[in-house]
Amino acid sequence: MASQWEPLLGTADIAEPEVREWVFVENQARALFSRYGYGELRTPVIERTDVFVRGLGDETDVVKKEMYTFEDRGGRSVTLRPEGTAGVMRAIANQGLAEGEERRVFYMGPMFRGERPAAGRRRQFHQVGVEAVGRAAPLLDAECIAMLLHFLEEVGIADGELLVNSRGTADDRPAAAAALKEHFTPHLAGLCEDCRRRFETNVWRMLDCKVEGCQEAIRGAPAIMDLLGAESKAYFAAVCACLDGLKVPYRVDPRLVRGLDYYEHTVFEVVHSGLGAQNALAGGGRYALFLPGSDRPVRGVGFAAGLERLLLARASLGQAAAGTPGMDVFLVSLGERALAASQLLAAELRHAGLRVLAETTGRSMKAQMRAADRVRARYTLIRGDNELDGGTVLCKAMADGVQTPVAAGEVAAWLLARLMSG
RNA sequence: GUGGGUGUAGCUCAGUUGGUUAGAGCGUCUGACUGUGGCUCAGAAGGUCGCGGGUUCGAAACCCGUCACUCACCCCA
Repeated sequence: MASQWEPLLGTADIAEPEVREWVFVENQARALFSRYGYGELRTPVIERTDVFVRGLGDETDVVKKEMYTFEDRGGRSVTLRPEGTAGVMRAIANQGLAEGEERRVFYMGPMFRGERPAAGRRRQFHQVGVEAVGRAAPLLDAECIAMLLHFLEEVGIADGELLVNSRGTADDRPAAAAALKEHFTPHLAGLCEDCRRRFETNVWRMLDCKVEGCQEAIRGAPAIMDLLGAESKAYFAAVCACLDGLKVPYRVDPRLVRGLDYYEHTVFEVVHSGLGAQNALAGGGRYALFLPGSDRPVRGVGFAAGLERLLLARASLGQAAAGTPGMDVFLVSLGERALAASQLLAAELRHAGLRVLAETTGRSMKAQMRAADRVRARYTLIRGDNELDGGTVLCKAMADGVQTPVAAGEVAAWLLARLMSG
């Protein structure tokens, strides 16, 4: 339906009953991450632009062509966050982190990227992510990965495939990049336009190209692992050993290259078959991130999972959305007096903890009964002049149609006794 | 940014080679002896056929443009 009230391209309204799926996944995330010692951190969705430019790398696709960047009223360049890590690091740096101190945080919320939307990809999308900042150890990387899989399990996705690889350190990269360039140079003429561009801007990415004609050159390329220094190789081997120790199944994908510059050492991704073309469910890795005005990187390990994609995966597995729960009680009122009196009774019942809907417009009894049925009320309380004069309320159990007159003062207790017992 | 698909009622969609007052299902509302839901039956409301132009005696349908949505590429979550 194309109406002028459609939300902006790539954004969406999330309403009942779908929103229950969101809340479910968010709650699972909160509960699970806290079991691993992570606390929630909420950072602004908007930051100074250089937080991201410096953090993600100015040659990355995200920074070059996908950010929602504009000037605020003071002429400062600001950006809607395209990912969560940079802002989280900024916040942690702002709070101060002692040498050797470890900080574990998780976050969830909207991110913004100005791309063409497709299945599982929106301009405003949502991520839940974690960051363990301040220490570097293979065991920590492995635990982080294991937690991601644990989380996926908790939300009903047990069949994702884990891919891992290493990007080495900043020290390894110049030599490795040179080796890659050397390999690709003779093939350049036969490669796609994008690859020729990547040759200049980001050789690593060429390994990731899906164009048919480029595959042969890519297959012949040296594996990243072979280009890394001894220290990096050892680190990666240790991470793999830890994963083995944790009995986490994984596949080493020598071509896994993630899109942001801040990664070093371990990178990983979980892919899922139920997502269409955008098959990455979650991704992350170890990173060294630079903040504006600082030459010392903040190091950590973390991941982000796409909420929309988690929900797609759940849907593909037939994980049913929890239905909207019905009301406990619907108050049917016949006549002005009853209408007024029922508002008071409704308030009393709600204070008692019940889910209550009361007639407000005085329709026919049939219409009100239909309304009660539509909201799946378990009890309908009927009051007209007869009941008001007698000081009672007619309580009807909708399941079997049995009607019981109850003294007005005892209705709440009467209902509670029945509703609580199930 | 580049390609493909689709825009008809609140929702999901029909609409035959252009031909009278544009339909169905679901939903909503009303009614079927006085104050009783679901099932059934009867009825009602609800549509600038995305928008603009063109062809034609006549356009929801054909042509052009435009906008929107959607899928895919790129890249990523």
